[in-house]
Amino acid sequence: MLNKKYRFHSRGGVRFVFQKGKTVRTQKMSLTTLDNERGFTRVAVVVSKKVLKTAVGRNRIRRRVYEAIRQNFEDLPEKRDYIFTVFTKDIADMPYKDLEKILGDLVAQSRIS
RNA sequence: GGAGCUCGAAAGACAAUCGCUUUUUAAAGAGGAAAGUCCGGGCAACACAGAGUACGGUAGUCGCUAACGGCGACCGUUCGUAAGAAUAGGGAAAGUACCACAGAAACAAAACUGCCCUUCGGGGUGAUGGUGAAAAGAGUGGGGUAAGAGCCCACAGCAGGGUGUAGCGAUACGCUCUGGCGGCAAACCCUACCGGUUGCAAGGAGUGCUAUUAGCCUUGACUCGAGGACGCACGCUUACCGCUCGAGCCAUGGAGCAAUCUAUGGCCUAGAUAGAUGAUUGUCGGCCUUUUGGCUACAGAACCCGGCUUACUGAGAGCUCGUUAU
RNA sequence: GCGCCUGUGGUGGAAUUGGUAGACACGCUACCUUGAGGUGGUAGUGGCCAGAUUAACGGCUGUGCUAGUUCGAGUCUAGUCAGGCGCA
Repeated sequence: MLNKKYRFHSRGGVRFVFQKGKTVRTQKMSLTTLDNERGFTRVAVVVSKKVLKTAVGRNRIRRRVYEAIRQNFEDLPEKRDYIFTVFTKDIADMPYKDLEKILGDLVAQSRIS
């Protein structure tokens, strides 16, 4: 689990990023990014109730994604806000390497665009 | 060996690496349902809450409990061969409403039809009518009569009054009198009992203004009573307190059929705030499969408890009824 | 966390105090009309029994699901499932 300092979640903040930020997407997840003025990277993960009904399953997805981000935290460009939105419940059961690959691709795409 | 009923422990284990939250820096860190939010309380604010009406809820008895619509024991009823299971189970003799279609008639007593008598005017009868969920709403048999009928008799059903025995009681088993007898109260209603409102998004903490008049408020019905700076504006509103020691947990003993209560000793056992309690790998368990291998339930605390209900894996224990063999 | 509402054929949407469920509209199917299609007209249309069949008659079932009350439940009661809404 990522340190609390590097997560963000407030209603206004998430909305601000969604409105102003740039989005790249794949079939399973999307990534919205925006530069911030805080001097460090912040990350949020969004899992809708429509993806998976049980709180246990959503928690598992959220934790796996946060863990994958933590493992590769150094790869993220600095001073930006990131929101990862999950679309499918496959994330809960897919191999860890595949999850890392999806996230890597997303970050690479957002860097290009 | 088969079919079934009841109870029910536990909720995979260990290791390595990398992390998260609280923090006394050394520890601790999701559940039996944390869920649904269906009830009940604590706690908080307004009178630690008052009176009456309205409105709502509950409904066998006795107990348990902080309280309950919960639980336990017992009684009645229904289902089951049984073990057992279910049970909104007060009142229809206070009143009102309703009972479609069919049927002569549907709630109150007669008309129609039938039967009997007849002086042909009428009178007697209410057991004929086959419809319906329900029809003299007292059944069966006999007597009786012009024809018939609880009109009379015997046996029997329910209800009400009185009464005896057993039981704290619901009730059970009797005796006696009455001759009262459709259903429906999960229709209105009556009776008894219970219920103030809002909820941790409660509430507390800051600054300024108004001042015992008026006004407003005491919340979401109305009236009364009693009282209050309660009022208004700004600020706070991702921060702090509330926030976890509690009707707490464990062990042993005692009381009780039990729910439960109690004595002694020990223990401190999540407190996050978009939300920590995790991720990955390996080994061993359990189940399935010829093997490779696959599967390993339901499900995530958000102020805290007591229940109920629903979801779901299930070691094991006790019991019942058939079958076969001895 | 607290409070509230709604579930009826393929779709929208009716059903007065409990009494034959599916009015009405759309859609769909078949036939007629057309060279062909559209439009228009006529008839039918919840599901199952139902298979090789125009399928009648008939039976069973059916108002999200499971029970209960009642002679009788879409309607009343309880539980449950699903969907939706409000309060910052």
